[in-house]
Amino acid sequence: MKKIDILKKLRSSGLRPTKQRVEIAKFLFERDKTFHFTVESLNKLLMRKLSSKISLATIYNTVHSFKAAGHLSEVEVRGNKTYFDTNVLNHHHFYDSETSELIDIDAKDVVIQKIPKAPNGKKIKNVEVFINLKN
Amino acid sequence: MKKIDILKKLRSSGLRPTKQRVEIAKFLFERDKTFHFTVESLNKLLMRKLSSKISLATIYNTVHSFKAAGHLSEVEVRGNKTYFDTNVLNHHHFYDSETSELIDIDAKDVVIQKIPKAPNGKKIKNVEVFINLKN
DNA sequence: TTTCACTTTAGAACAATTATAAACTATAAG
DNA sequence: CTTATAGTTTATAATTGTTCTAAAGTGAAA
Repeated sequence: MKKIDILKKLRSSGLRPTKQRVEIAKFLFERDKTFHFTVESLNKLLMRKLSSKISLATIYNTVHSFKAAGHLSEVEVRGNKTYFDTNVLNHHHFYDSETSELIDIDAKDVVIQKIPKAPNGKKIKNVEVFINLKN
Repeated sequence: MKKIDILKKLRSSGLRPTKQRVEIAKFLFERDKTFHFTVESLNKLLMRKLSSKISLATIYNTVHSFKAAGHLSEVEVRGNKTYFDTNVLNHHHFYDSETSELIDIDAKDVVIQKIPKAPNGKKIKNVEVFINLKN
């Protein structure tokens, strides 16, 4: 993803392309594969990569803004940390608790044959399949 | 579940049936339907119900002991709080984000036709299906 | 009974996240 | 260009959920 596209992506979702947002967006979206992270891990990676420091509060703000704009999704993982995913398409996950690593599963690789109907007055928003791994 | 069964349940899993553990176990397991809770919610409910106060640290200790003994399971819910479930059989969940409420889905009510195989050297421990609800 | 490992407890410590309020900046209007 | 201003960043405080600590208490075996 080129810089011009990063700027477009930000502007089209009502986010001013500030220096910090552009740097974070470049880091997150200029990739071939999807990227899973926590704010803590992202912070460490950015500190290593960038010369100028971005405040932790800004990383929180930015990640939340990107999520609100639909550029990031939040992953269902039990535990105290919040995981984010640059893959915003409907998909599923393997979770390796040994390494705390998430692996994407393409939506087409999971086929569900039977599912209960939603309780009274509610609708199904989405279905997430979570496959826990062991060695 | 009778008091004698509570005592048996605790003793058989190597947990001394202390006053606090018996009270918490009675509160959790003397029910017809499964019960979902966070430590915070359990604490509030116990404060309301019991005359003698149980320390928050003890509630954490006890819930973790019960989980280790297989009397409680931890539910996959994104967010900062940890949810527990008195249903320890393999099953799935609806999650209503409006009310933060979990609803059990019987394992037999979800049939998965196709699933990817585990990555190199790993095995599948279990599969959790999580159905997010909306209004 | 006595003993002792296990348990409870209050409070401190910790980790992740959110709130605050002052300084800064992108950009629209003049 | 300037300027004005609403949006943004920042350091730090505050909050929340959870775990740790160490002292006091207690179940149960001998």
